[in-house]
Amino acid sequence: MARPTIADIATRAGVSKGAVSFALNGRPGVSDATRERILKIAEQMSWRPHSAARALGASRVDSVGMVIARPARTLGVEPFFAHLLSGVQSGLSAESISLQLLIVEDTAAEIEVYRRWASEHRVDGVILVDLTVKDPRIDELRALELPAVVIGGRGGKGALASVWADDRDAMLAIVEYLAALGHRRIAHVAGTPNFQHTQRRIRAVRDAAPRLGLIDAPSLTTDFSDAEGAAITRKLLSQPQRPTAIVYDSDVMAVAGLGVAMEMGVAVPGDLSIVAFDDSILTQLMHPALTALSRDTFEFGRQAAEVLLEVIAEPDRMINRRTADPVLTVRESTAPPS
Amino acid sequence: MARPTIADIATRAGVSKGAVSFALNGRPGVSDATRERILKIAEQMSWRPHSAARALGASRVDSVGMVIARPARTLGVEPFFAHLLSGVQSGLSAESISLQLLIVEDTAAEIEVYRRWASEHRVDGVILVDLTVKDPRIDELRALELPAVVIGGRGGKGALASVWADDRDAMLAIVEYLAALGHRRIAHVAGTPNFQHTQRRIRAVRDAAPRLGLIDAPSLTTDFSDAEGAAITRKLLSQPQRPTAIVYDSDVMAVAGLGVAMEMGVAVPGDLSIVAFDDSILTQLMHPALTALSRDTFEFGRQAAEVLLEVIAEPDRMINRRTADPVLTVRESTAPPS
DNA sequence: TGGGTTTGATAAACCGGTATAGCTCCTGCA
DNA sequence: TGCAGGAGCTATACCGGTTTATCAAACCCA
Repeated sequence: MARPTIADIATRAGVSKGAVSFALNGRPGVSDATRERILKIAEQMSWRPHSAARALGASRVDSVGMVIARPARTLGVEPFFAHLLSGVQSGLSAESISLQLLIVEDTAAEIEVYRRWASEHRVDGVILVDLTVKDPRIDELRALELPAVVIGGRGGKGALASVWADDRDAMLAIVEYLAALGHRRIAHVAGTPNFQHTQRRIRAVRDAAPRLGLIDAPSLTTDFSDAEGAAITRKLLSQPQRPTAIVYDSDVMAVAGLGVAMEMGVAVPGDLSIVAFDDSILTQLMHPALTALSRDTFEFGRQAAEVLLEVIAEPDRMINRRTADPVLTVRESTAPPS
Repeated sequence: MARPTIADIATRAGVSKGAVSFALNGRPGVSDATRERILKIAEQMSWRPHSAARALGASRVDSVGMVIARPARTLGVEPFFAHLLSGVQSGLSAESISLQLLIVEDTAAEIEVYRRWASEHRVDGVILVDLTVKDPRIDELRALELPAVVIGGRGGKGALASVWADDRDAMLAIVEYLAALGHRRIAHVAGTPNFQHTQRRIRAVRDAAPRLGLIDAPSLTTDFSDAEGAAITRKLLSQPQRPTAIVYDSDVMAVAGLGVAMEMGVAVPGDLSIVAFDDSILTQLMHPALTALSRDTFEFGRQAAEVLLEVIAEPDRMINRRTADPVLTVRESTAPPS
């Protein structure tokens, strides 16, 4: 017999289908002796639940979804998502819940996917990334009654469950370190302005500037692309009073910035210190290797999965879990200003 | 009413459930007039199929799987997978079939996933990447009777359907180009020796060497990591008779190699030409920008999805589809030897 | 000893679709 | 006129689980 069903197990064990179902799901209704016997038979026949049948009966599909709304071109370079994904999967695998991943072009498409998933019952819940300032996805998911957890954005009132790290503290750590080295002109090449984490980082720089006696600490937003990162850097380094340190919101932009510095004959770290607000193999491939902020992205994903499962189990639970703080990994691209 | 079922549509249209099913699936059994009417009502009630119910009845789940067996650390940097994924999804979205993605540590775990997917009926088929020389996955999938398509490896006898590009021709094009520039000492820093594509590329270099009058054309295998790429490069450049050109099997290794050249004071492209057998934003971020082989990875994925759907429809079909040939994008890292 | 509760199990309904046997009516052809 | 055949549709079984109503036997305590 190819794939045994619980009916097969039932006949073999001399009990009813219902009893088998109870036994296999560890719920009351059968004696320990019977349960034991049924489990052993199921094991022998190497029975596995038919996911569709279970989904139909129990109205839960043991599958969660994750949509990433970024053009594929900019996506691959960042190890961020690969690590996050691995973490999420590791958090889900314990319950043998599967993950549906979708890469789409924009938020509109992303919302469309949520609608479809909800109406077709394809997922029990979703994980959100790249939270924006007034994020339309929040209301949408609430309306769809689809359990969700937000990665990176700590929710306010009426928000979703979340897993977050302290971007603000991390940015402060970077700026304070640079200030301690003696830098007074620090520039911040930020990401897309509508992302919440971009806003938090910008605010951190602005708040710290007077306290640390910085002469100038502009935050310049970009689209996260290497092209804009390079362009902004070129502009910054062309000023008569150029910054002596630049903090980039992503490793890709930092690398692009390093290229511009070399092209313009600006020595790193002699004339310019560079810090990337995100670590990856990229930063280590460079010469000089880049000082970068390392976050435990894997753990981030794992916790997000955990929280999502809790929210699925109890939709009304409001969870805001804070993960380990990022740490600054100092390499060769930072030094006191000359 | 929250989520209408076909029974709701049936009562509203005054027909039977069966008729509604026929109409919605575009199969004969109802008149055009009735079909039209049913479709309109379904639209009005914004009906969507319940995936689990459909899967249970039709024994197909409208979902395919893809497992990537590489440590997450090395994964993210390569845009290859992000592009491939997008392509696969674009190929699937037309039929609104979803994709399950899983990142695992090794092939053993990958096979375990296939077994689980097969026994739980979670996917209708799978897409394989990174085909090895005697790949255990082929037999396993055959035994599980799980439809599959292989990306990159053109199958021999008893093999699976596949989508492939001509690695051999591509490698020949690179070597011929370097030879035409005047290079006679060309080294090849290859990937993992057990990958089929690694073997094909090595063979291509070996076969072309005598014809092009190359003095020396060693292929050195690595684990695809930046570390080994750098180490091998260091060794190559330390020889008394160092190569004047190096071809790297991945962009990450090429970047690492470029770093070593700089560190050793070897000018690129003056003293050394560098070519990457894979293009991405990485190669363009470098100074000098790297000459690289560009493959249409997105299209690759799209075609793989298409072929998989055909194989799922007709399991006995044997398809080996060849995709567009890769092209060499010449940038700043190649020049005639000095 | 008897009435009520708990335990262990069963049979049947149910989830939302698909597949199929069978029925009715219409058409075409001999 | 009779009948084969097909179109159009219905009724119903079925997919493989979960859940619930029901029931018999055992147990408890006064």
